[in-house]
Amino acid sequence: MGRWEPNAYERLQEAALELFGERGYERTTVEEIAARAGLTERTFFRYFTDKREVLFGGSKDLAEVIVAAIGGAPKELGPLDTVAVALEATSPIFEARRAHARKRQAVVASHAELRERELIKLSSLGDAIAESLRRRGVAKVAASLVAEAGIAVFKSAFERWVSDTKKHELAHHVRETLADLRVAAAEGTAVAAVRTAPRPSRSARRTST
Amino acid sequence: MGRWEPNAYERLQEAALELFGERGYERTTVEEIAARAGLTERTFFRYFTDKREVLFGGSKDLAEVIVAAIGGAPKELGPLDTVAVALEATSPIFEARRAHARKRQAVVASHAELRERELIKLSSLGDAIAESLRRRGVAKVAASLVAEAGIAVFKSAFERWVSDTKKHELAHHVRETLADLRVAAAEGTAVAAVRTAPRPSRSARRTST
DNA sequence: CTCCTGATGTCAGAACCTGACATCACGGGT
DNA sequence: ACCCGTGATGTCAGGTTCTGACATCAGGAG
Repeated sequence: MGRWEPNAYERLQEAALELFGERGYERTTVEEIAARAGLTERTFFRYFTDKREVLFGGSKDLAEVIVAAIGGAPKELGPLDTVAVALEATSPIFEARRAHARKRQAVVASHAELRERELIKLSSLGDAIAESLRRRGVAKVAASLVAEAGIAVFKSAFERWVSDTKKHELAHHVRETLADLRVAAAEGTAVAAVRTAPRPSRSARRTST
Repeated sequence: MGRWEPNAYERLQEAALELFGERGYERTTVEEIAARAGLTERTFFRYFTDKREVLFGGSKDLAEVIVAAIGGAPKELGPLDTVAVALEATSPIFEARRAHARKRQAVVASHAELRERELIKLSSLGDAIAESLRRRGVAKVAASLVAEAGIAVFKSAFERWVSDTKKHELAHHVRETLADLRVAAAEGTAVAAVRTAPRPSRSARRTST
């Protein structure tokens, strides 16, 4: 038996989520979170740079799983399908914690400060995806674009999953959302064929890879 | 002559930008900003909810201009072109303040806290765009998608404009970026034709408007 | 002339976050 | 068995952000 209770990090995360649920994000202090975890405010800030960050510990794992899945995806897939497959690969991470994810989502949605943090996490996830695609030979502009589209799909799919009473897996919603996106894109007017388009910029005319 | 110097709001914005440039965002306190503007810390917080917010006063105008432009765009345009035209309509706002915009951009880019704020502003701008598109009869899913694409275009175009030594207008870069996007999309693999796609979700199969 | 209004100031205090230093069980080396 | 280094935690002091409550006072309305 160690000198201290183990898993301080997880205890803090749990205590925080509980308290945010009970009293709301604003009305719970870091000191209270630490106390419920049997620790000190100072220790909280050793594990998390921020009060907000305690809700975003998982985003690193998420990015890793997605990047790995992109790297291991079959070469025949187009970029968007590659990203979709990678997003589906995160399904197991969430499937075990549906209730937890729902609570977390409610808290994040309820406070602008937390939505900001979520957005920047998704943004850097997008950067990571774009980078992975480029490593597979996708041109820079296309990689960024597809990555952004992938993020959009993920956001939407995740929302559907969280509020899905039928308990479909996240992967299911990713596929559905992607299909929706393709319908919207194929409706012709959305991402239209080159119509009155001016010449693309020089950077886009460079050969890819 | 009034009791106080006029334009407290603008004075605060200017003082903040100057100081952020001189010492960096973190190392300038709100008290210093207020002092340079000839005011008090307390007064600063009457004008801005946040230390960050002092750099984002313009985002409301921006959204208004874009929404208005979408409302007034020719009906023949497809949704993406509509958004592009609306983005171009913001050109005059920025053209007068190229130097100012560059300074601001550098400060925002230098600090994660500020990038977070920028992202949430762009996100709500995206919501406003999607809403405007829906009012023109664009289906919900398509509207969101096109809005996100529009935001992506705007971000990229703005970066190009800020670092453009040739002094092309923002509108020019919007057109170029959009063309790049279309090239990427048309490369076939990016937003591919309906291939192995599963059936779209019920919501997407609903009739639009 | 008086009174009200609204922009600003003053003050106190809570909460967030950081640096510096102290504590002390545990485990390894001798 | 003893000593010592290490690492997780605690304690303390202090700066900064942000808010509520109340005070001030020029200028305009009546």
